[in-house]
Amino acid sequence: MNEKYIPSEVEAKWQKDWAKEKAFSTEINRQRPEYYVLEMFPYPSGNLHMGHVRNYSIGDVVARYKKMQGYNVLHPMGWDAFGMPAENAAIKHGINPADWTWDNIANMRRQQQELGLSYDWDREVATCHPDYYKWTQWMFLLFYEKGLAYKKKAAVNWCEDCHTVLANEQVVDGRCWRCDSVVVKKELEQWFFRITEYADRLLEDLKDLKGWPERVKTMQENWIGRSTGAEFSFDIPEIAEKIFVYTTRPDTVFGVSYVVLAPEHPLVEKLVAGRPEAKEVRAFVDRVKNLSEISRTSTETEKEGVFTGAYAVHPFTGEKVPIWVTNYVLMEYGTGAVMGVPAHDQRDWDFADKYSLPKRLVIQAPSGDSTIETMTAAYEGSGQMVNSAEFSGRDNESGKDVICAWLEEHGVGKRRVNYRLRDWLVSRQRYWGAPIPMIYCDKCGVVPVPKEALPVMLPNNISFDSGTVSPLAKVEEFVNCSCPNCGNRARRETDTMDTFICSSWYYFRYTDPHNSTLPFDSAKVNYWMPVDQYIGGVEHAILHLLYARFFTKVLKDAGLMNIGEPFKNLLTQGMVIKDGAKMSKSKGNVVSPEEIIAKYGADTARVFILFAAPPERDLEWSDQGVEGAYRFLNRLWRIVGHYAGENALVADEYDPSKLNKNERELRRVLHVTIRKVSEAIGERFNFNTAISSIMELVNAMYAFRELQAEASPGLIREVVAGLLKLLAPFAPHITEELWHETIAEGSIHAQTWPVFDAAAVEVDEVEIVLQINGKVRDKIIVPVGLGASELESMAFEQDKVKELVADKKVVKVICVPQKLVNIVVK
RNA sequence: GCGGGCGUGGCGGAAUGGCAGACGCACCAGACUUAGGAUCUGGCGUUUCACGACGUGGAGGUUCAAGUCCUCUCGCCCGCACCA
Repeated sequence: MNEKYIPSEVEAKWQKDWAKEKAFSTEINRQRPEYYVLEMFPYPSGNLHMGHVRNYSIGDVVARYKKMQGYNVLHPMGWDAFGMPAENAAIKHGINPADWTWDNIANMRRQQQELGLSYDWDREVATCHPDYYKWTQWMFLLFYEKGLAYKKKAAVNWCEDCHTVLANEQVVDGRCWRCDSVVVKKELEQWFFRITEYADRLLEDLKDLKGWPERVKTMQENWIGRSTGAEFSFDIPEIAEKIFVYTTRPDTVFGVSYVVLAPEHPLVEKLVAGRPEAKEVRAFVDRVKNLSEISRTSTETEKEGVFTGAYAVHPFTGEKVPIWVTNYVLMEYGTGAVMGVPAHDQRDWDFADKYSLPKRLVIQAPSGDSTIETMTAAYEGSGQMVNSAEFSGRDNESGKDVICAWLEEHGVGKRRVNYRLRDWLVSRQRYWGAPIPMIYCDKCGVVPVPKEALPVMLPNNISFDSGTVSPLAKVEEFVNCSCPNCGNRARRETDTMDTFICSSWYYFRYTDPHNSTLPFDSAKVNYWMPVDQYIGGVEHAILHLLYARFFTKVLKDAGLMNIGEPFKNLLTQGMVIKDGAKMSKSKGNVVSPEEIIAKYGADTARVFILFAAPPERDLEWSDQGVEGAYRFLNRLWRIVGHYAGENALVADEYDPSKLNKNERELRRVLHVTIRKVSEAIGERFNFNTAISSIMELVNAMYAFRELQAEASPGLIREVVAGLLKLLAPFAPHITEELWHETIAEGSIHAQTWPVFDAAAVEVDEVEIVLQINGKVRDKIIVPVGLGASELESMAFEQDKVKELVADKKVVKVICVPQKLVNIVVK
């Protein structure tokens, strides 16, 4: 074999071979347990970055390891290929978005192949391909049939830069998640998916996701934001209307001193019409409405309001309470109106202070001596109800229930569950997406495109300008169509779908990527799904991961398969950092994977990235660390090369019990390593410690070679074969090459994982730590398996121990066999 | 404010309650060499000539024994945040 390790030669050779042999193609096989490992598919921006390399390296180790363990492994890759950047490239450089996207895919696929990733390329999907988006459209129609897709006019998030609306999940701190520009509210008619209908199940089933990180589940829980309480009404006799309020604290209802409405509340105008307060209220409402989402919802913004001049009737007491309009009530949550209870809600307390509204104590804290006069803040805890008519004296927790019962009995209100989660706004005023398959007919209204007419193809002859309407609206051949119902002239919907829809079901398509009659065959999905291990960045904790869960539940309810949750185990990998910051063009700290591969090879890149940190943690890029990984592979190459072509590697049977001491030690290290690596990969995904123990094995081989030039026949073969197999998932090319050079003809990646031999790791002597008062004072080597009493007496025979114990009184002796003796003296 | 995570050598990071710092990087020394930024061998927490003492953000506690368990506290990171 070649004396020098030349990664480029080795890697190209085996990549070609794997592709030719279709080494990683997968079919259903009921003889073996199935395992589905999936990395979040990328947006084809054109080039892989280190975050991708990390993501795919992690997945590839899992895939290759599981395969060697005997699993039937599905490990696919594809492209989240619709989206804005393609369109921006078109606008900026006049390139066709489809061409731009397909070129990028070709380049990134090449880069992935150069990383030696074990994908089943026959299953590749691209969401922008008509064979794929046909089924995305089919999904839309399914949602429509089930009443889960609907159109409504609402105040929606509008991104001025992207010229499109956004779902709530895509607005981060009042800014667009993609371009970071400030989002404004616009009244528009848009398509929504009724995700709120699934809110409870999305929340409930989180409990079963034992393999998900706690923080992702918490984030979803917060996002769904379930709260329980009551909704009830205050009469406004003057205008014969009711104000409905929502509260989680019905037990504080006797503390109400005012009612507040959101500025957008439909009753505001009705209430103030013709009153002297009208002018001031209208001015206030206008001012608040014009504020940006950020300043509007910031907790720092001072609570402000105006009195409408109108009063409502308290349903319990019959008292008149003033109606105010304020900036701290949101129209989108609950009913857009709130009862003000200053004594027991800090926001109301602040508001009451500012406008000198009365405060009434209705929950007495356990200390029992609070009065409004002595309180300096609202009391939001629990306690005893006071000043609450017949409810006084009750503890407030049971009071909630009793108040609700009263409301229901008197027909004033009812118990209600509320969610922070809103319906998913799915239409986008953009070109490069899956067209929404709907038609507008003057006679028939909104008509879905018949499924047999799918896909609704994206036209290619598109012109871009920075207008405000959807680009598709300007393509007459696209817009004009005939109504599927009556045949008259009709217009197509010109919005496209949020790309998160495309990515909400791709993992199903992988199980049956070429199906031309259905999005997937349910038997195939049921065989492969759920994904056993999903790997990706935590930035999708709510977005993609929530939508995907929603989709899965809808498809299950539609009877398309029987999977309730898509991703059994989720690994959220950390970011790749350099000089303390995330790699980014603007920071100028980007290291290109292609350069690293060209210089050191893919195996080095993979080993470095997996060795430098555990997968969940952020990874600090280090050029010297890469050198270290490269050095390790060279060291491996040399030590294996040293034995290649020698008798050491002949496939002789041998008797491990005949080995000498050095040889037994080498064999012991091998088996300890097998155990450690198996545990580190299989149980904890601690790839960094797995690699470190493989390094120790290589070090042990060097140490052995120093001790003796020749080895018993068969031993080196066992060690080399084991070593290569253990490293194969991490560094697939170099191990494949060395395997062929030294062990056998077939691919190492089709081998079975090495088996740990318990007998091999047995030792006959063990070091015992001798402690006095918990401090290490001596160490002794003793035969393995000594009992506590023997150990204890041996400990006391040591000179050092005698000396230190001599004039003291032994209080206690703790013996941990195989480990230590601790003598407690006074 | 609420929720989650993290604090260990010069650095990345290891440690089922049982010898803190595995492995790697950097650094130092030796060997080999015309040469070495290659390779091999060894050293490498702080302090002390040494015995030893000290050491896992800080302060307490439990324990024969604590990086690990408990209480409090400081710092950093992430998520959510006027959600009634």
